[in-house]
Amino acid sequence: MKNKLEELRKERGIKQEELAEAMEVSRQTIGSLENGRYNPSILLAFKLARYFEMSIEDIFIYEEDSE
Amino acid sequence: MKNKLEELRKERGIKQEELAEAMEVSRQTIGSLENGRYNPSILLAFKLARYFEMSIEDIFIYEEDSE
DNA sequence: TAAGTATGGAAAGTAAACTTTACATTTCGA
DNA sequence: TCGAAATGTAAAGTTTACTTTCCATACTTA
Repeated sequence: MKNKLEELRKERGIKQEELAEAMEVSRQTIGSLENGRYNPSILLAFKLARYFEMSIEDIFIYEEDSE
Repeated sequence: MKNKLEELRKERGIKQEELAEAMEVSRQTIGSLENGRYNPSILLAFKLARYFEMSIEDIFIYEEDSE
């Protein structure tokens, strides 16, 4: 699964750490999502979508059989 | 987080086991989601959304601070 | 009533999301 | 070009999603 987190975050001009605080997760979690080390939980995906005022589907790109 | 899985599944007239097979998860996973014992991973949420031809947001209802 | 079918749910184990800590590397303004 | 700020990433531990196995219950239907 790919995502637009880094792009969206930079558009807003905020640091990983600031986004992490807003989402109530660690900075490392945001970094790991941006760099594709793992996928978010659905709860974190919802929070990110709400934060960026977009749908989950617009931020996270699901490709069949991607892990 | 609440969801409409049981309702959607019954509308289609399919069994938990059939939905489980289509999603490539166990029957117990579907039952656990329907009965709110835990939340799906984002990958499973995407698969379910694609299956029911709806958005994740229309199937899963996120309420602030719900675990 | 008896047997089969669908669902509920527990227990124990595995996998993946997430944390904290720690350190290295990149970036950038002064 | 120096130092601080931002980011990358790994290791070890916790939590939660998910599996397999198992048994109980409810609902048909013959």
